[in-house]
Amino acid sequence: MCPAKISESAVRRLSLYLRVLDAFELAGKTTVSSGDLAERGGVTPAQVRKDLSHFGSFGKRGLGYPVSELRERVTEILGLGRRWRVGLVGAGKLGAALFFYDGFRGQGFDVAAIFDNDPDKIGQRWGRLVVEDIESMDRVMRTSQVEMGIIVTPAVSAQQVADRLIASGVEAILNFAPTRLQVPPGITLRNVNLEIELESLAFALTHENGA
Amino acid sequence: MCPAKISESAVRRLSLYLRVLDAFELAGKTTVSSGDLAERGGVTPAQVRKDLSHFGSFGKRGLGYPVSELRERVTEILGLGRRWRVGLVGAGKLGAALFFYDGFRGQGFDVAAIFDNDPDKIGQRWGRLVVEDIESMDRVMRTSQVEMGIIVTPAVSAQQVADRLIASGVEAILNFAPTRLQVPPGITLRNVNLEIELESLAFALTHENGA
DNA sequence: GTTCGTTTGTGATTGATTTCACAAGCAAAG
DNA sequence: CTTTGCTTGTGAAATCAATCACAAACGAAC
Repeated sequence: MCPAKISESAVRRLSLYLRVLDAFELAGKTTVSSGDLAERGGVTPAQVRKDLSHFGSFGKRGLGYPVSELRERVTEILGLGRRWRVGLVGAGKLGAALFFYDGFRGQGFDVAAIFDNDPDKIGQRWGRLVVEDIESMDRVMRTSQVEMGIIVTPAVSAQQVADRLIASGVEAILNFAPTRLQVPPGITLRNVNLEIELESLAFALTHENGA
Repeated sequence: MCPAKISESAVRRLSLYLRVLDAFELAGKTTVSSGDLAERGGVTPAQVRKDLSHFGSFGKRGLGYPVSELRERVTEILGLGRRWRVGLVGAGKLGAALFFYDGFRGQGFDVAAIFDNDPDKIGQRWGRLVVEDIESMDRVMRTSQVEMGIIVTPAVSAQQVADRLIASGVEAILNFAPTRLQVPPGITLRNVNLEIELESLAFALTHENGA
């Protein structure tokens, strides 16, 4: 049902299936086969079945999976059956882009606090929030009951910010700063490094045809 | 030396080593061991040696790797020994954040064109560039000799944009739209899906302590 | 109730990636 | 010149992930 270890990539595929299920439900389908899910998700049917089987047995042999029920189950598995409160550190352009992006709210993530250390930015009103001084992070994070942090600061400040987030009780961090953060065991860290993505494209273009 | 297939993750680690090497060079070190690189990169020494050995033999036994020379070689391997011209599609907040982010230029990536389909945005001056109509993509891309595309549009337009980019001669695409793009063989595609990252954090928080 | 076409769930297999472990090589010291 | 202390480069082993292949199960048709 819920085994010891699910691979990072399997979890990401679950997110993918959830989107495909949304589309199928919108299209009015009531059941889907692993083949349907696989085709739309760009994976193999066996992979879909294996991924789902880690968490239970949701399908009917000969029929497939009930769309609506599977969607609910995957939502639950991913921990999206509730809303999450997110703290955003860094009120720059990327921070603004993330803050005003509707996709997060749609998936159950609410930005509950924004921080910066620039006096020009502190006090600015962003939607229904005010940019807070990074110095008051601990207090604000606890009163806002923030559970996740997003780091959108320059690389030099990132480690310090991460330390403060963790001190404030945050256990999951999404880091956009192009630097490798050290976090203690038990803290979940995901990195999004745009430079690395571009560099991987450059590598592919450079090596694609025996060049 | 340069084998048939290097894994995606190995390439990403090379990017990482490059950053660590930058730091070491800045700190004035002339040689590093695989252990040094591993520690700062958060991997194992054996992994470092294996990754590098795919491309040649850069170290001296008993000594380690010459920082400056290895940095040059890795730069070359990743295809960063030249500048790359990038086209940005989507002049929204995320597009702006990427455009004004200095890290890309620093690594050799120049945004050479920006596109949007919103009449209010078309014609806006961004730095030294003007936002172009997406309709004129083919012409602009070719005259600007753009080699990579970054998609920062809503999900619904993303596939259409990708098709146009490919028709304009682009062979590598970095997609930020939360949708799975279909591209023909020979086109390199990387996806950055912020919703999936947050969902993977939600999963981790939900399942960490047998919850 | 039996047969038929379909699709799941899963042990077995294959494949990929990471780690191990050690011979080979280098510099410095004696 | 030999020994000593490190560190690389790499085949072998181990771990991890993806795919295969097939028995079991279901609904529909008759």
